[in-house]
Formats: sequence, C-alpha cells, structure tokens
Amino acid sequence: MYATKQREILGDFLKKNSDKLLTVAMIYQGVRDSGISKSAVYRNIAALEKEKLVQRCSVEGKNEAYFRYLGEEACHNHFHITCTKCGKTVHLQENVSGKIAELINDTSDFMTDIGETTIYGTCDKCR
Amino acid sequence: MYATKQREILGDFLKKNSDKLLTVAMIYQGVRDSGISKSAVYRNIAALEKEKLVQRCSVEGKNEAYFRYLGEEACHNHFHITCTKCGKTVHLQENVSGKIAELINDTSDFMTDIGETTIYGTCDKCR
DNA sequence: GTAGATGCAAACTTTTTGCAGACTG
DNA sequence: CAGTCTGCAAAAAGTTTGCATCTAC
Repeated sequence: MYATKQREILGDFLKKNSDKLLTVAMIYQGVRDSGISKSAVYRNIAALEKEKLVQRCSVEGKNEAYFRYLGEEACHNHFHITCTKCGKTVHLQENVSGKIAELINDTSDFMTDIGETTIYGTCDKCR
Repeated sequence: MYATKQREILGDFLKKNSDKLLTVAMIYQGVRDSGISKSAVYRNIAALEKEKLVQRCSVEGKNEAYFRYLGEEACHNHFHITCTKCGKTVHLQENVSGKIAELINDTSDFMTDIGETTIYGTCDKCR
C-alpha cells in the first residue's frame, strides 16, 4: 500500500473523527476539498477495513454503510461503545473489556473478537 | 399492522432462520415461491426493524444490509453472539448478559442496550 | 366501506469497475 | 521502470416509491 497523498488525507480525517460513525458521503464531504475522489474513498476504506483499521457497522433504519476508525493499536484490546442516538463512541477500559470477554468465552462456545464487536447503548447526554 | 398472508410467510421464514444473518436477497429467495414480492419483503423488514423484532447488522466486506430475527421476547434480555466466519448465532445466558451490562454501565457513561448489541467472535466449529 | 398492504415497474441511491494517465518506491 | 493508485464516467447492485389493485377488519 503506497503512501499516497489521498491516503494521508483520508487517514487524517478518520483519526480526527474516530469518535463518530461516518458514512462514505460524510467522509467524501469532509475530504473532497483536499482533493480526493469518491472512488478513492471507497477503495481506501475497503483496504483499511481488510487491515482491521476501520470497522463497518450499521445504524438502525439506515441503509448506507457506516464506518468507525479503529486505527490505534490499543483499540483491538478493548470494546467500543456507541450511542445509538448520537453516534458518539468511547473506549471501554481494557481490564473491563478483558473481564467481559472472559465471561463470554467461559459461558459459550465462542471466542470473543473484541475488535469486531461494538456495544450499543445510550450516552449520558442523550438520556 | 394487518396480519397478511405475506407477513406470515416472512415471519415463518425469519423464525426458521433466526440463528443466521440474512440479506434481503436470501430472504426473498426463500419466500418468493410462497408468493411474496421483493417490495413486501423490504417493507415488512423495515416495519419489523422499527418494532425491534429484527435487527440490522453488517458483515465485513459486504455492502448489503444483513438482518437477524430477534422475535422472541426474551431476546431483549440477553446478548447474541455471532460467528464472523459462518454467521451462526447463539443466545448468551441471561444472567451472564446482565452481569456484562452491569460492568459496562458501572465503568462508562453509557447505559447498555442489550437488544441492540451483537457480540462477534468465532464459534467452536470455525476454530 | 375504509384504512392499510401488495405487486409491479420505474426512479433513486449507493457502490463497484474499466481504463488511461499519474505516482511511489 | 514496474507495479500500484487515482479520477472520471459508466455500469451494476441494492433500495425506495408511486400507483392501481386487493385485503383485513
């Protein structure tokens, strides 16, 4: 994966908005002035998704794909909680995340994939 | 919401496949012979989603919407775990689910919405 | 009888792809 | 220089909608 100017622009934008859920339209809106095409956004998002640096998710009632940036290394070791009302996302403490994963692994036939999971809820502002 | 024949067909199909993630294409494929149009599938799925009887989710690398049936009352009181490899879904024990929700609520500013959350992992067969 | 559902086809939105030219290493 | 990426525009895929008709209550 070459370090192109477009990729850098996209990466910067994603990092800056890692506490939100973004659609391709939102991303494109935010970076088009820096000079990057919609196809490049699609192609790079797809690449980042394969590398697990970006996570695809869905929002109730919406048909477009939403994405969240998970670029930081540490993000694979803790759960993310997203507000179903406003999309705000926070990182759950790592020790709590581990405890939860353990509980699940012990009481089911599944091995939890923390990085793939998003917990939904309501943030204090939206309550 | 009238109890139409189409709705019944759709409901039966969803119940029968509540341990899988389904796309509209899959659903339509499974019910078209019973006599139900694609629009009716879309419209009814949307209605069921609003009623929280069906949950929208996404699958890595796929752009279409996936759905899971959550029709049973009890399904709102426990987490669901879905295998990222094969889509198989199981219900996590209710007391464990409660414990997890409590942990999250106590260590973050969020109130967990169990019904909205799907935990991802790998099932024993896929490991 | 009336409000609500359906089917069909057309419209729309979102995503993917082919290709020629540009850039990275 | 070779392999990869980009932008554009066209194509494809997935979803929604208008309307006439039919059905549930």
